[in-house]
Amino acid sequence: MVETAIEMDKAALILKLLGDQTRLTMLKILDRHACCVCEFVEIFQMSQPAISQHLRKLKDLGLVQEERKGQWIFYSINKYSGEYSFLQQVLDQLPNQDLKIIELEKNGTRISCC
Amino acid sequence: MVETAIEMDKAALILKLLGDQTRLTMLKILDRHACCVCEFVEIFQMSQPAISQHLRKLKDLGLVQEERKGQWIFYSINKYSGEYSFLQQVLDQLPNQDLKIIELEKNGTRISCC
DNA sequence: TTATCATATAATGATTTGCTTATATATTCA
DNA sequence: TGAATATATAAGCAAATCATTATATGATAA
Repeated sequence: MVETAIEMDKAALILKLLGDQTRLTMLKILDRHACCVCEFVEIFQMSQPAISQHLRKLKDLGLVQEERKGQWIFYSINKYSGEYSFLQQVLDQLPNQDLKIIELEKNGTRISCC
Repeated sequence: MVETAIEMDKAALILKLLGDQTRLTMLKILDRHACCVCEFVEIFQMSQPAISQHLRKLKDLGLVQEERKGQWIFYSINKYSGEYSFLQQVLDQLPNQDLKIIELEKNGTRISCC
């Protein structure tokens, strides 16, 4: 089956979410590493509700998914989203953000789940 | 020379502009056809100042350029923008909008400049 | 020159956005 | 069970956004 192009309205909704530096960086990080809320709080030095609200928007559009592991909820890219390849084409053009994860590991604030 | 990745903050600024259905459609149209303001007014059924303001934002980021031809000002994609390839990767994923130009031609509202 | 057409800019207002603080819910651990 | 930790949700507010109407600017044509 041929992959159908994304609709303009759906594309605009997604791009609007990507048009925020916090969410854009979140997605670039999630593209390679599942993360929980408290890690993003550390990375962005932003309040926990602010982080949760950003993730909620990404989840509402189906771009990310969540999985609870104990007391933490890990977010990751939803590879089964109908717009995954659209998203991926954008993220692929952005600079790698692994350094932010490496810094968490140095700080000892990286949550390594079982 | 290796093409450097776009910076996150610049990417976010561009994506924010793309995250509006009017501007996103404008850019997809401009990707194949230079257009003037009055054509967009017809296409989007929106006031002339609203169209001008959208184009201003696109021009401020260097995504489009303008060229006066007589009383009209034609806008087109700025292929010499440093972010042209970034923009192009997004636009390439969107459905073709040529129908909007074809409808202008049917209406007789397409401006064919000399 | 004056009227007309195309466009830009300014001022305004309703809506949306992105944070904050306060509070609720869910899990873990002593 | 009760305290601590992680997260979500609600309410509120300042700033940004996107349209509108009014007006200014610039080009063309009578």
